[in-house]
Amino acid sequence: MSKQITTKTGVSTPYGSRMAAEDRRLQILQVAVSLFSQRGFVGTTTKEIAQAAGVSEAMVFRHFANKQELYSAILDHKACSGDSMNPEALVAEALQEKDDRAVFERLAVGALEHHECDPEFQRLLLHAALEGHELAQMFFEKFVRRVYELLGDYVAERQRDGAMIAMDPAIIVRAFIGMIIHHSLNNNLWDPQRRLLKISNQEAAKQFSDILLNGISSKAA
Amino acid sequence: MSKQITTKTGVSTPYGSRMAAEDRRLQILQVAVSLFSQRGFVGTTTKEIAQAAGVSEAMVFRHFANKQELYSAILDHKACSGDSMNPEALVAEALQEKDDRAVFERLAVGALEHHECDPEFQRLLLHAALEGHELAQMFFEKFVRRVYELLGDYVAERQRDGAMIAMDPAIIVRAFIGMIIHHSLNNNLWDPQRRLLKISNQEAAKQFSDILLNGISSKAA
DNA sequence: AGCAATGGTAAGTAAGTACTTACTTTGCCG
DNA sequence: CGGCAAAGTAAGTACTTACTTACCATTGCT
Repeated sequence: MSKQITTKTGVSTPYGSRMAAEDRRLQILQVAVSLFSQRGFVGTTTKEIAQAAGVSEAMVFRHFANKQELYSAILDHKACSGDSMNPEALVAEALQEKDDRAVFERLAVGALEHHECDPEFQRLLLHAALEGHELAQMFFEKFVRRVYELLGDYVAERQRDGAMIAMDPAIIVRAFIGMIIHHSLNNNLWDPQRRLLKISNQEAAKQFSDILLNGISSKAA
Repeated sequence: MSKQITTKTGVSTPYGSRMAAEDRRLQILQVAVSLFSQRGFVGTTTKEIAQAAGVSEAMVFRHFANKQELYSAILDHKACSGDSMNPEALVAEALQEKDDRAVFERLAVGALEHHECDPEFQRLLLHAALEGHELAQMFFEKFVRRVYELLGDYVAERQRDGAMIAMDPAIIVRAFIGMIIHHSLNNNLWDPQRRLLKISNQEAAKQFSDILLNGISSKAA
């Protein structure tokens, strides 16, 4: 007769009834992600987290030794879990076919889409960076750097091919990443109503790639 | 014999002695700017501000009704005072001479230089935006929008001249601003050691302008 | 049924927090 | 000099914060 839904690492909440420790932990984590991304680390209280999760504050501290550990758990859960995009896989094919347009456009669409589906992540990361949290540094080291190398190496190769003009690849990469990240940042931080620019991710990716590729192609044509 | 330095709205601190109300107010403001930009609004305590200013906490509340008002005072002091850059004046000449390169490059150098000299401002603004403070919105409305219009109008004009390819000017502007802002953000938030890219402001401005102008020029040549 | 293990809580605590009050010091001016 | 307004403070107040403790209640197992 028990209306338990038995969700060991499952999805739905048993609604009011008890949860397996694992599930509860995950739920608190998810709730905290949302709150931290909205208000930052110092701006979010453990009481708020507990309330949003529908448990007492003591539960938060049963699952996480302290607030800092909860924060860290969030950041590396976000950074390491599968929902983080994988740039290599995204453009692997285009890379070896030397399809410049595909390389840049796919990367752009991937990033824009990812930021749109998970705007919390960008906010979380910004908060972490501003607060000087080591995990921001880690993300930069493990992800951003990788993208710079991936794209930079490709650009260098295409320069040797004579397909792109001579220019420090890092500058080209920065220019491109800049367009994309800044566009995302506009979309979900400064201008969520899209008053300055309303455009689909596909379209944005295409146009930005147009500008960049046109800007760096050695116009042999 | 009094070692007073009499700085009514002057510069140097009387060092230990008393200050005119005006001076003290300004000093508290400046100290608070630095702290807020480092730790954000919630992350900074009024006690810290008072200590950093070398006065008791009560003095902070004599000059500012509450913490929120202090924050607002800072933001519009920063936004409205002369140290904020004036894009129109910067490029007025280049605009009417239709010197594309000068327009973009000067704007870029101006922004990069400004961010380098006053990195606090960018941090402050980011904090404000993340915390949803209305002053971030105000800055966006009063400054960012203006730049978009200024540059957008110019681009549209040059498109009519047949000098630039047909493309929504807003996208072009976003692409360019994106390169610059993102570069600044890298320089003083993500990668202050410049591990990914080490380049002077002049050089960066030149290269970014190169990419953009080359990317959008209707290559009649 | 009994019972330990586990999920959960109510009610703390000590150290902050923004903000106040009641008071002292300082410099200036007639 | 004397008086007095402005600059400054010490010591609060009422409340919030992260984190604990000591205690229930439900479950699954034998």
